[in-house]
Order: sequence, then C-alpha cells, then structure tokens
Amino acid sequence: MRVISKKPRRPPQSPRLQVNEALAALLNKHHPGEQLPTEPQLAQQLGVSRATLREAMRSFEERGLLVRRHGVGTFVAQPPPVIESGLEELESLDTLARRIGLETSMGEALIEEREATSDEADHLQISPGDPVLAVARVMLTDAQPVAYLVDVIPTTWLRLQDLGEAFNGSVLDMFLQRGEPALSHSRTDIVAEAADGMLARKLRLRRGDVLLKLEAQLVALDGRVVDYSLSYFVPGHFRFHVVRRVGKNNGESTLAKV
Amino acid sequence: MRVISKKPRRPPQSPRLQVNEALAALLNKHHPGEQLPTEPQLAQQLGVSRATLREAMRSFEERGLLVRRHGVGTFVAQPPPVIESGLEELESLDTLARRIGLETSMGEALIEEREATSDEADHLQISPGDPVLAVARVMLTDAQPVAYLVDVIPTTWLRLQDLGEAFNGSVLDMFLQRGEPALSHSRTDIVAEAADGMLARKLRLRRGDVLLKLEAQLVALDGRVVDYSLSYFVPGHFRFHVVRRVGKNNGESTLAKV
DNA sequence: CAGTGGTCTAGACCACACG
DNA sequence: GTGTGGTCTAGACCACTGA
Repeated sequence: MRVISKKPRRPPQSPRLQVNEALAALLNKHHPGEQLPTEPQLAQQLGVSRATLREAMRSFEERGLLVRRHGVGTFVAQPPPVIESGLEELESLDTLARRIGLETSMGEALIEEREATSDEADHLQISPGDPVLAVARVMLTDAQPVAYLVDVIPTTWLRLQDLGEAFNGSVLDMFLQRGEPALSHSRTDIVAEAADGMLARKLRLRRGDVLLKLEAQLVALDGRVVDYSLSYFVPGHFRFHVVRRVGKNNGESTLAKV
Repeated sequence: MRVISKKPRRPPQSPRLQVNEALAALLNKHHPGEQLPTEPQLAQQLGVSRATLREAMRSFEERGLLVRRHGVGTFVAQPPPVIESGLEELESLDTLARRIGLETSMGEALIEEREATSDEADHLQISPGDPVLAVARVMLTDAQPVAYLVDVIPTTWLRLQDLGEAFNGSVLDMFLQRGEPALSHSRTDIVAEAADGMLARKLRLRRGDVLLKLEAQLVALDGRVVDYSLSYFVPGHFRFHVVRRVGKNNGESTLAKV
C-alpha cells in the first residue's frame, strides 16, 4: 500500500490510461459475447485496485463495448459498426476521428467575418447583422468527403486573428483548449435532410441524396450561446447513437410539433 | 471503519438513497450558480465516505443539476429551461404525442409471430430462427402517415396472446405498465435513410425520399435485450434533439476489431 | 450453495484554479 | 500557496444469479 509520502510515482503512465489500453486489448482478443475474467482477477493482473478498474469499465460500458451483469459476469458486447459515437458526450469530430485512429483532413475551407443572418442571430441570441465569425469546411477521409461542417460564432467570443497556426478546424477543440469561455453543453437537433445543390457539390453527391444533419447550439456555463453549428454527414461513414434512459420523472417535450 | 464481520447494519436506509435525498434537498435550498460545500465537508455531514458521495454526485451531474469544476468547486446548475428533455429520456411516441396534444391514430398494422431474421437475432442476442413477435404499424396524424414503427420481441418476453384489448400499439408502454421485465434503457442508433419501395408505399412518399431512422435496442435491468425496434419518421412532423455534455473524458482507444 | 458484479469505507496523493 | 475536485488503494460486505 502506498502510504508513505515520498514520491516514487509511475514509471509507465497513469493507471487509468494503462487500464483503458489493457481493456481495449482484451476486447480485441475476445469475440462478442465471450465472458471476461472477474473483476478481482483483472484488477490483480493489471496491478490496480478494483475501484480503478471499475471506473474504466464504466466508460467502456457507457460506450456499449462491454456488458456487465450482476451476479453473472462481464461480457464483450457487439462490435461497434463503422465509426461510432455516443452523442451524449460533446466531442469534436476531429477528436473522435483521432481517438478511433481514423485519418481525416480538411478540404475546401472558408473562414470569414461577416454579419449574422436572421436565422443565425436567432440561434445565437444576438441581433441580425451583429458580426460573427463563420468557419465552414469539408471533412475528408481518404480524400473522400464525409461531412460538411459550419460553425458560426459571435465575434465577442472569437475573432479571425484568434485562430493561430494550431487551428485544426475544430472550433469546439479550440474553445476547450483555451478554456475560455467555460463550456457547459450543446443542444443538438437531429434531422434528416436531402442534399441541395451546394451540399451535393461539396460532398460530391447528387442533389436529393440523403444526409444526416446535426444542428447544435453550444452553451457556456453562464448560459450564453457561444456557437451555432450545422453538420451534414454522408451516410455510411459516421454512426451516432444515444442512450435513452427510462425516466425517473420530469417529463417534458422530447420533440416539438412543427 | 467497518471491519468487524458482525452485522449491525443500517437503521435508516442505504447510504446511496440517503445521500440522494440530502443532495436533492441541498439543491432546493440553494439558488442556481451558488457554490456547495466541499466534498470532504459534505461527506462528513452526511456520514458517508467521499467515494459514496461522489457516486451520488455523478448522477446529479449527469442529469444536469450540478456542475463540478476541478480546482474550483461544486455549484448548483443553471435553471434548466427544460434541458433534461431530449432523446435521453425513454418514452413511447404515443405518450409523447398525447402529451403535446397531438392527435394520433394507428393505421395499417401487422402483428405476427414468426422466426427471427439473422439481423434481428443479432440485435436481440438470440439465434436466427428463434421465435419472435413482430409488431409493425403506421402512425397517423390527421389521416396522414408520419411514422412507420416496427418492434421485434422474443416470444420469451411477449406472446401474441399477451396483447389485450388495451394494447395501443406501443410495446414500450405495455412493458412499462406491466412492470415485467424491469427496463433499464434503450440504445438508439440515429441514421438518415432513403425510403425504399415498401416504406414509400406505407408512408405515401416517393422512393428515395429522405427519412430519419431510429434503430433501438431496449435493454432490461439485467442487461438482456427485450425489444429491437426500427422507427422511420417523415420529416416535418417530429423534431428530436439531444443534450450533449462536455466530457470529462478518459484516455484511450475505443478502437474495435472488425 | 459458490461465484459474480455492486456498494462502501478511510485515507492518501494528484492535478488544477486562483489570488 | 491554498483549496478544490479527481484519482487511487486495500479490503470488507451486499445482492444477485444460477447450478
């Protein structure tokens, strides 16, 4: 037990990362449905406490990679198809892609300061004509377009000159790294939409082809809207899911009548 | 520390429930934005370990009632203007429609017992050919089709004869009312899809028209899959959203074998 | 019944935020 | 530096599952 106040500390890395890696390796070695070693066994093998192991397992379970059954055991879940993301955690597409080892690059991009349209002002809780920074880009994998992303940010939050060399295209990542303003959550509408001429051209599809559209408002801890974004996804590359929990109570509009 | 193997045990209730109640009371006493006592303080006040307190706090934070900021403190979240509302709460479309005052009726319906297809068996964690109950129906508002819904349930959970007069078409509502099996959550994939011939006919669209598709596995508390459902929505009638929270994300590879 | 995951404790140390 | 939440440990007991 580590009780002494000296600081020998870790040669390899943090227990958490180590456990995450080991778990990922385990999952790759086992087939879906197979049972994993018991928690005490695994904890000892990995040289961490059971609490630490369970914390890591929790995140795997949330991502749908693991199934734990009380009194029975822990099992490998179904293999996730394609690129998959649980929507409840806010994460940039770039971060997601990197995390799963996907090569992406930024295609045709446009960054400009202009005046907010009426619709944008509405979602950003500002006035039409107020200055905003607009960032539009195409995301590519293997030189093939997979998504078209637009961010609109009031210039009170972000100016053109704030985008340094390190800017990778993700406004969300930039805000998270900068830490200012502190972010709370995003409210994301989910829509299926047909590609119009502009989208068809940018994504190399035909007009009328089906797209998944995420329309999001990024909200700071103080409640103000920081970013209004539209994301269009070509089917077959990304796959999103959400975990819907049986309600304890507080029901309200999950959907609005249009 | 409780080390002795005697069983004095608790007079009131489980620490978890006690802490949940105390936290809820605390939140009602404080205004949004106010800072709560530190974790060690709270833990001592409530007479539980810090780990137990943190476990309870985690669920409050997930529900958006609390905000914890590393190195700063714990705060009461902003007034939830119905934040806790999107897809994250599991509720039947019928219940939702009724609550928002939308008149719906069940059109063209088909209920039958048959053998599970390979794809269905996969999602239900059973074997192909195992008997299932399939419930397919069209949802109408104003005599106009707005959604096509299919539920597939292993007959171990539900038989044709279990559907009484009161069955309104919603398998979820039926399970919730029956209380058996106890439900946990659903894992819902979100996809944009073009209507095929069958869907086009049932929803009175043209082939190739865009649809939002929700593909869900309904999971019981014991982890078993109770229901596999496909829901196709005609755009313009329903609008779904989800609240995505900024991640405390963990470290590494979610990578999956193919 | 044996074996599994679920909860809980007391205490220590780590990492971050902010004056 | 001071104070906060975040991680981690070793061990014990609880509650469920299934033979």
